[in-house]
Amino acid sequence: MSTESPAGKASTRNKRADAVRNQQTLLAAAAEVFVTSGVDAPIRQIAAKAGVGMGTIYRHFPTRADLVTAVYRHQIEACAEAGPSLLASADSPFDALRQWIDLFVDFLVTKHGLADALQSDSSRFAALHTYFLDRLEPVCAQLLDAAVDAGGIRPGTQPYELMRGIGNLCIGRDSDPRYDPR
Amino acid sequence: MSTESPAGKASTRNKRADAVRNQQTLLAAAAEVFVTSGVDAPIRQIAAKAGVGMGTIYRHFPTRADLVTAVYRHQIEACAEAGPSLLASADSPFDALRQWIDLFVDFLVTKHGLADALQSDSSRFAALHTYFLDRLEPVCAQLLDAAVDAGGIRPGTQPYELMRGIGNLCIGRDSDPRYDPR
DNA sequence: TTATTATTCGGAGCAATGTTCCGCTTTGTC
DNA sequence: GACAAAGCGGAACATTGCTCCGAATAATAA
Repeated sequence: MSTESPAGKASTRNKRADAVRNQQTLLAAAAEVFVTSGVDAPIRQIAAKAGVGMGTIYRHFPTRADLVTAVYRHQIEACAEAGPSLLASADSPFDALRQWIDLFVDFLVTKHGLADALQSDSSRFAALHTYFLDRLEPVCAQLLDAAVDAGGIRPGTQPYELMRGIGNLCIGRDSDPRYDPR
Repeated sequence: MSTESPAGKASTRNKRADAVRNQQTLLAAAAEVFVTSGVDAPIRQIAAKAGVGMGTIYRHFPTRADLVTAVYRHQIEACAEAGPSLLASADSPFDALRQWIDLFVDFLVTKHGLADALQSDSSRFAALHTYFLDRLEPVCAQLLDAAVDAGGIRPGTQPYELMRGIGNLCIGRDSDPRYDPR
């Protein structure tokens, strides 16, 4: 409500430039380490990967749950933003949908260990899951509609159904499902 | 099959006297620490409580799961052996049953944290649960029959049903249920 | 009983990890 | 450029799991 800059993302308000940069670096590094060493990976390892000190991690993410949560949201966000982007860059809407599903699958694979990490905070996990659905469902719908309009896929498929189906396919299988929709 | 002493519990075969003594001491100490500090309590703490060195713990129980499992079995055993004992010492079979249920409830309360500790070894947990039922059901039945014969309780109550009922009552309630069967 | 041998005990020591703290650096502002 | 505030780095400390081996103790033989 003041005269200060009203813009900026909600999660990065009035931070110093290096702080914002480090936060992004940390999210990327943590995501990488999580997939290789699990969500219980030592803080030092994440700090080393990101090339920052440990104090920096603790300043940005006081608890491990904070970090895990942030990484998760970050992944969701990246996946969501990739939707329109792919639609603009891909050869066809159908191709965009396929590429997006690839991203989505990658994301789901890393999602598994997450439940364990948040077992002591089921409310937060639930909140995260609803965010996951709310954020990604419209994106999926947009891609789906475009693919239907372009005639690359038969109409009638519901976005939630599709996401749910892909999710189920990823249970037990972590090979590369070159998903062929129908 | 040899000429050596054929007796002795299956779990304590040909051990040195001090080893057996320490094992018992450890089970008691661990049980106590588990209820106050949870099953993730530091090994040092248990060792200190038992008045032994850490090497002693690791020799008897190489992994934490081994210790937790042993404590659990020990509790079951104590509860099972208390059945006939109470039947002989209590004023009436009904009283014996009531006292036994008190013990049983105490045991159930501590049982909760156990599932967490064995989450990485569900097969062992399952085995333990069947042992739990197999060992305690006959004891409960004996007490129940005696109480029925003495007229303190109406017949028809099944031991498994009773145990199950008590178990359910203990979910969410840890006050003292002075259980009044019907 | 005493000597001998096999077990068991104790806990120092090492490695891994979580967490804090404070001097130094970078950034934003005037 | 000078200054203050914000942020950074990582040394340092605390906790814990686990190993290892000389000392102590129990079982056995003489």
